[in-house]
Amino acid sequence: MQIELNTVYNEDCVDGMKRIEDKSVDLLLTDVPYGMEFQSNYRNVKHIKIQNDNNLDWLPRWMKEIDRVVKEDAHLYIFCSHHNIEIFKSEIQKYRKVKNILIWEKNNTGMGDLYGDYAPKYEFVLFCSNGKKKLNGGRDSNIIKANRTQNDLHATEKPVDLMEYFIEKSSVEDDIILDPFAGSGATPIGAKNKRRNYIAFEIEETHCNTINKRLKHIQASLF
Amino acid sequence: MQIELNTVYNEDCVDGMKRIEDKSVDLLLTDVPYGMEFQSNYRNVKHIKIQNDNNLDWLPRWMKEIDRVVKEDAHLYIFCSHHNIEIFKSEIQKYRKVKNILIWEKNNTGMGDLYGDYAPKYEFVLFCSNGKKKLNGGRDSNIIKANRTQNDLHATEKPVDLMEYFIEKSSVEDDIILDPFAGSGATPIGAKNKRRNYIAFEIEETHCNTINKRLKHIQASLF
DNA sequence: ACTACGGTTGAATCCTGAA
DNA sequence: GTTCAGGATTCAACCGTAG
Repeated sequence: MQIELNTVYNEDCVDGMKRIEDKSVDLLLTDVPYGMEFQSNYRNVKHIKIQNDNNLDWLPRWMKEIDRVVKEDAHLYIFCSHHNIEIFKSEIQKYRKVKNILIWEKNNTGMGDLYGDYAPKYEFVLFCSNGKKKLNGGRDSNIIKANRTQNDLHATEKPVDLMEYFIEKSSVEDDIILDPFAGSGATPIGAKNKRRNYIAFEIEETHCNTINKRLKHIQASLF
Repeated sequence: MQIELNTVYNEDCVDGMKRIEDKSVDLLLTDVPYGMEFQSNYRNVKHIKIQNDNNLDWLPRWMKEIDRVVKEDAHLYIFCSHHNIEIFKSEIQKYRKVKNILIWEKNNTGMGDLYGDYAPKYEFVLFCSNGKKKLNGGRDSNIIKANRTQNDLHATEKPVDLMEYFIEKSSVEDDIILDPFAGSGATPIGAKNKRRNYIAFEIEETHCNTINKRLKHIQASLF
C-alpha cells in the first residue's frame, strides 16, 4: 500500500486513487458531485460551489479506478439524485452490479418548483454488490429514514448516523473504507467512530480543514 | 377521434394507439411491463406470465406513439422498477422531460435476496411534465405512501387509491386518461370513479374480462 | 399518552435585469 | 436575440415544548 490509511488527502481523487493497491478496499461509501452546478442559496449561509459539478466528464475515469481498487465482493454505496441517475447507473454497471437503489428519506422536503412538481424528500443511493457478501444485522428495507443534520459545514452534508448505518451493514472492524468525495467528512468520521480505517479525498482545502477538525474532536472524546 | 372512449381494448397497445388522434390525451397513467419475465409465486395463486415481458423491444415504438397522442403540457406517470429505470428514463427523455421520480412506498416489503440485499419496499413512478401544467391541491412530497391491495387479480396489481390520487393531482373531470397496459384495471377504474374518460388497452383476454367485470360493478354502485 | 402550537428548514426553480 | 447570475419564494414535515 503506497497510501496512508486514516488520512484525508487534499487532492483530486482520480489522481490520488492511483496510489491505492488493486482490490484493497472493503467498502466504498461516497456522495459524488451530482453534475448539477448546485449552489445552495439557503438563507444567509453561502456555501462554496461544488468543484467540477458542471459536468460528469470525470465519471468514466473515476469508475474505472474505483473498480480497480475495490474488492470484487465488496459493497458500494454511491449517492445520487433523480436528475441524472441514468447516467451514473449506466456507467457503474459497466463494472459492477447495481443490486438495489436505496432511498434516503429525509425529515423535510426541499425547494424547487412549487406548483408544477412534487417536493423532493429523498436522495438515491446506488447499492452495488455481486451478491456474495452478506449484509450484517437483520433484513432492512430499501427505504431508510434519517434526519438531516445542520448544513453549516457543507452545502450537501450527509448525516453521520446514516453513514454509520451503512458502515455497520457492510463492513467489520479494521476494514478499509474509501470515500473519494469526502465533503463534510461524514464517511471518515463514521468510519473512525466504528473503528474502521478510511482513505478519503477532498479537493477543497476548506472542507479538508473542517474534516480534520471534526476527526480530531473524535480522537479527544473517544480515548 | 377514431377510438371509443371508456373502452378496454383487448389488443396490443402499440397497434391500438394508432387510432387515437394526435395530442388528444390529457393524462398518461400506466404500469409498463418491467422487462423482467416476472411471474408471481404468491401463495397458491399462479398468475399468467406477463406477455412481452422478456425484452423491451417495444419501448421505442411505444414511446413514439405516446408522444404523438398525449398533449404537450400533460403529465405522464409511468411505473417502473429499479432494475431498468435507466432504460425507461433514457428512452422517455428523448420525447418528454422527466421532471421527478416519485416513490410509491408500500406498506410491506417484498421478496428477493434475504441476506445480501435490502428488502424492496417501493416502486418508482417516472413523472413527466414540461412544467407548464400545475398540480392540483397542495404541495405533496415525492414519496407517496399507499397500501398494497389483494394480489388475486393481477401479479403486479396497483392500488386504485394511488391511481385516483394521481388522477386528481393531474386532471379534471371529463379529461381523457390513457393506460396502454391496463393489467388489473386500476387506471380505468380510478378514472371512472373520478368521472374522467379512459382509453385502455390490455393484451391478455383474461385480464380484460376481469377489468370489465370490475367496471360494471362500479356502474351498478355509482348510479 | 396525547394534542396543540410555534419555530425551523430545504442537492430547487422561476423570474428579472444586466451584459 | 441569448446567456448568466443572483434574489425571492413555497408549504409540508419534523422537532421540541407546553398544556
